[in-house]
Amino acid sequence: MTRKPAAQQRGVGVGSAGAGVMRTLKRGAWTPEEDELLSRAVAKEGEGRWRTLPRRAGLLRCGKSCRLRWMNYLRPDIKRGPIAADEEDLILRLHRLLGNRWSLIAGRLPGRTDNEIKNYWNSHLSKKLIARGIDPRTHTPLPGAAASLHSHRADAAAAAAGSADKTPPLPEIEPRFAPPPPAHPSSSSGAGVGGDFATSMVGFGVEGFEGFGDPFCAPDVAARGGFGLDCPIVDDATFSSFLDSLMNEERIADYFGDHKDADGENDQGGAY
DNA sequence: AATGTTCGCAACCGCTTCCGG
DNA sequence: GCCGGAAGCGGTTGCGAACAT
Repeated sequence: MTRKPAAQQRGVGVGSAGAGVMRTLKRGAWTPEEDELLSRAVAKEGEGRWRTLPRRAGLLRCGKSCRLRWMNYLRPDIKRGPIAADEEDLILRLHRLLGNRWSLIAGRLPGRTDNEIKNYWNSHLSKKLIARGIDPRTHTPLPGAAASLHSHRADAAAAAAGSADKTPPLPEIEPRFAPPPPAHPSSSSGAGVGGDFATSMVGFGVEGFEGFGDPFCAPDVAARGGFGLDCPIVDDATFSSFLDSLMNEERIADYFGDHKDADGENDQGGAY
């Protein structure tokens, strides 16, 4: 789809950004001028101190908005354009492993942002899985597997309803492997994975991680707001090599049924 | 051509976690 | 250990373009 310039998206509203900052904080789509101001400010002072950055940059935006704009749009290393087949494949694998931990998934896809991956998942991949009779949340066969496609609004609503209490019901079919449940209700970041996750690794071709507890408690992960900090045992290299193995590990590929259709997409052998 | 619907994505919101005092 | 501010995350919404009728 031909996308309009971002600055033309969303109505540019001015106003209520909450008590205390209601004055004249601008909201809505960013203008090229604002982008320029923000880019210059970050180039000059670096990322961080988002709270005070907009004032120093001469922007009538809240720091949160500035940070989001920079992270999701202005950063020079952002890769734009369609998600490639191998990227999609990796997203599927990582989501199966990690669940909706978009920032963590994005961390394995250079140039892609968590927001982009989240959007892509919600608008493409989840529907693709549903169409194949797979529950996109658990990566297990849907009960009845009566794939029905509705608008993404309906999908979002259904997903929201399904996870409203943040304690999704156990799937009727015991999953061979399922993403770890959130450690905390509604916890978005830093949700610990813990023992269940470690257990899940067993039989997954990564038994070496068994006994590490949470295999992904690497400092860099924590630094990115990743998993819990209870067990910083596995270092960055180990964590990275494990995730890298997702793309190469034959056993994992077997597990996921890494057989491609003629169109390059995975067929449903195994799971996809 | 007009109208309605679907889609894609940027941005906002509320919450959690981190961190320094 | 406690508290408050800052940063980061995932869920959700709003809006215009594309598509269908």
